Parts: sequence; structure tokens; C-alpha cells
Amino acid sequence: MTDLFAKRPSGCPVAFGLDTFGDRWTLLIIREMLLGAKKTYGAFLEAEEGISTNILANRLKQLEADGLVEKRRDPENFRSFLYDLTDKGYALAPVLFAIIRWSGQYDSRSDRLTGMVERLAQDEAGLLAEIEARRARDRAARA
Amino acid sequence: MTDLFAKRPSGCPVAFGLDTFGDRWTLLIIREMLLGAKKTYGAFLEAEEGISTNILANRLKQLEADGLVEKRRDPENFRSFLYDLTDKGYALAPVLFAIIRWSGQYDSRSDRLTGMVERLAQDEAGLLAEIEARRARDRAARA
DNA sequence: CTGGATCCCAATAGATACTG
DNA sequence: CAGTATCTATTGGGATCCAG
Repeated sequence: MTDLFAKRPSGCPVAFGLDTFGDRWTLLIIREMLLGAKKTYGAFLEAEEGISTNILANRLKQLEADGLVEKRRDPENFRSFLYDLTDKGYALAPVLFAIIRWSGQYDSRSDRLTGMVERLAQDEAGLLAEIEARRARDRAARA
Repeated sequence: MTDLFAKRPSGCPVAFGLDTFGDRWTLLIIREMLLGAKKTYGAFLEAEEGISTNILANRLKQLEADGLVEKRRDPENFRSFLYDLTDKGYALAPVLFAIIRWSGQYDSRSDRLTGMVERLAQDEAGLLAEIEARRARDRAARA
């Protein structure tokens, strides 16, 4: 197995963040969980713009190892698993928001296609409340 | 030449951001420019925790292509170049801040080693003013 | 069957040596 | 100083395989 995400001994908080989610796919998975309320391997496969199965498996494992995600059996379907964001994972919401705002300023296509830019501009409080409610529910489900 | 950062036709603002700076090095270069006020190839080589020369060259080229950075001759040293952030580059400050805050919450080492976490917590306004002053100066220098 | 992970191989990123 | 060349390691796509 590759030593993906070997930690640099940097001490810089930017580098620490990048060591955790600084690749092309990890934040897209977090996006699906945090903004899209997706929870299953299959849902991630559909949603991510063409992520490969090996990459998805690898990143989910890494996210678990880093404590951003917890895996548990689906109580409604014992053959399936659920991946929940932990508090540490939900704490990335401001990072996603900052990226979305930046893209909203500089990408002319993306706001029409997703609505997330407007949503964030017009009703950040509502969006945060919605996310916070899910976070509390996930936390209860994991306990 | 590699087709690094080939754009995904995603339409998602998160994906758009990641297409621009979603790798292990780009944001570290931006960090040096934005928070460290570094401007030269040599300064980046020293500051980045061991970035390779080809990677640095590649990323600087890509940043120029994406309009986050502009390259010009150093007026004080005609054999050297200066790399300035554009407004689009400076607009990534909130992304860096969000990452730093997250790391401040979850990395026990990084705040002692850089002081940036405390700086951000205690004097964000001062930090922003400092960055804004540099942005204005860079903009004048490029014009 | 179907969700989840692995294998194989082509494509990319990266480290080091070297150059205009 | 600011890169390119070369060579190795890692990443990622797609098929395959395994467990229930």
C-alpha cells in the first residue's frame, strides 16, 4: 500500500490542512457529505465527477484514519455501511464556504450550475443551521 | 509538457477551486506570497518545505496561466524576476484563513510553530489591513 | 445481484542532477 | 537566478474480484 499523505514535519497550519485534505478528491467527498448529505459509498461514486473506485476507497480509509469520518453499519440495511462526518469533518464547512465564495467571484459558470454560491450569499445562516442539525443527528447516531 | 490541472467540466464551485489550487503545493506558494510577502523563485524554494524546482516552476506557470500571479522583471535587479499576486490571488486570503483556523482547532503542534493561528485569532483586522496594503502596492507596481 | 475493495497498467507528480 | 532533463514513485482509470 502506498504511503499516501505521509505527513510533512512542517508545523505550518496551512501545510497541516493540506496534508489532510490537499488533494484533488478529498474535499469533493467532504462536499458530498457536508453539503449533499450523502453517506454511502455508492452515493459518492455517483456524485463525484467520475471518481474511481480505488481512489474513493483509499480516501475514505484516509479520512477515517484522520478522524474526519466514521464508518458504521446501516441500521436499516445490514449489508451496507454509512459514512458519517465527525465534528472534525463538519468543522471544514468554513473552508468549503471560502472556496465557494472565491469561485463565485472568479468562475462565471459555476454559480448558475449549482446555486450554492447564491445560497451562501443569501442565506448563510439557514445553511449553517441545516448543517448543524445534521451534525447533531450524526453525532447521536454514532454514539 | 504535462496537461496538469486539466479542467473538469464540473460546474461545482468547490471543484472549480480545487481545479485551480487543489494540490499539495499551490496553496503553499500562495501562502508564502500572501502571508510571507515573498516574491522570488529563490525565496519560494527556501521557504516551501522542500519543494522541487520542477514543481515550483510548473506551479508558477500554472498560477500565471490562471491569473493568480503575474511575473515581471525586478526593477532593482534586472537579472531577477518578481512574482506578484493579482487581486484574484489575494482573494484567496479567506481560504487560507479558514484552513489555518481549522488546523488551529485540530493540530496541537502547528500553532506553537508559526504563531499564525494566534495572530489570526487576536488581530485579524490588523492582518487584513497589512495584506490589503501589500495588495494595493503590488497592484500599483504591476500597472 | 450489489456494495465495497483490489489489481494491473497507463499517466502524472516529484526528487535530483544538470544547464542557459 | 531561474529554470529543464531525466529518472523514479505515486496516482488514477477500468476491469476484476470478493462478501453478503
